[in-house]
Amino acid sequence: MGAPKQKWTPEEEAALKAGVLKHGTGKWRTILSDPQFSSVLKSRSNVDLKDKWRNISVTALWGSRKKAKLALRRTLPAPKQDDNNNTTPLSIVPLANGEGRTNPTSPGGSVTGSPQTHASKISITSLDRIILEAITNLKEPRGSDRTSIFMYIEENFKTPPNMKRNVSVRLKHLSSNGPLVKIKHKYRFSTNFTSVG
Amino acid sequence: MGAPKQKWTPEEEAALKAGVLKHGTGKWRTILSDPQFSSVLKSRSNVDLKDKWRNISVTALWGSRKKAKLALRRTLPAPKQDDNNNTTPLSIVPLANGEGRTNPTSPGGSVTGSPQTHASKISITSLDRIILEAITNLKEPRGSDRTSIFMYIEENFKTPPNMKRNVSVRLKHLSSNGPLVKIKHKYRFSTNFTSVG
DNA sequence: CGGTAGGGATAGGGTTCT
DNA sequence: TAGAACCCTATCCCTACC
Repeated sequence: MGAPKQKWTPEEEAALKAGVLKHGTGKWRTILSDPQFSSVLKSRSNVDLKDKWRNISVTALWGSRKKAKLALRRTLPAPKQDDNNNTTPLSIVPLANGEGRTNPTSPGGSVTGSPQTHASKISITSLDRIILEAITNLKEPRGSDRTSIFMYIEENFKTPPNMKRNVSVRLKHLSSNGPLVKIKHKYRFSTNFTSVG
Repeated sequence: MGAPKQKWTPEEEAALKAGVLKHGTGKWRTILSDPQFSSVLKSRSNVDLKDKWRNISVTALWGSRKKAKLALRRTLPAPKQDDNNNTTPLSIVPLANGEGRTNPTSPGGSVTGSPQTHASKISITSLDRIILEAITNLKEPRGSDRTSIFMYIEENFKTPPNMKRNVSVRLKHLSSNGPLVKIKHKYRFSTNFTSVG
């Protein structure tokens, strides 16, 4: 009985895009109140705008590097305060992501403070952590297969050429006596890995 | 985006509760300044405390039985066709739920054709199915522990008094050579079970 | 300005419908 | 299963009022 699903018209979508251009993302109530858009979007709520913008952004990314990109975004926001208790000496560095996500109102500004750029070899325990991060951030409901994990790491870190082999070795180890479990699919041949932490 | 959302940790929440016990509500700056809590809450503002306390108070009202209830709702849409090849003589019957959620479309109605209400012994294979249903419907991303499984079954079925023991026995069996896997947590003592279908 | 209460907005996870 | 639309609510922000 609720509304039978109100599909977005091209006009509405255009208005939303224009509104974001004018006021920025996250300003949905503002966009809605702007007389320039309010007539077109009068049957939409600020939450609707937010949801639709999310859909647009997601589908726009689906060129090739979909999930890894999305996942990357979630790994950055962490350090609110200094959080300088980062005791892990990573020798892999996160890639800079291409999105200009600066928020003028928030004084904190850029998120990561220390991107060390010298991509050397991956230390074993660091690689394990990265694998776990990949699986966590990919958030695939049935776990992730090797290819997805490779892709994630390639997208988000500088890696030595033998990364894949190293990852495979660590995957075997982590799932034989570590925090990962292998998932065999009934209808597929690939084996997925999922974290049980 | 400066800080896309800083979820409250259990430690922080505990500190807040202790602080309110000690200083009273509305004394947020005081709580923050108390050296007993300031370290745990160092990344929170007085307004954050106020907001979180409001949120805690609200959800405290709605708390406990939620999951089982929500899960129940999902178990109904299942019976598609009649599935009358149900060769197992169930002796457990679904509880009538308080919500008027009878599903008229499913002809079989109640699952068992022979609802002997004298909660007698649970047939082994039926109990297994119920356990799997519980885990499936609870949809807990890291699997469900015994308590959650017990609760689900108690909420949704009439059970004999020895249900918990039976369920524990079956859980052990299903995870040793069946479709379940045990998940040991790093930071908790309970063992969860998850389906590997 | 510093602090709190309350209303309202946003972000992100989840769910439903197709 | 995926994709789009919609829902839920913890967290965050803004303003009025001391």
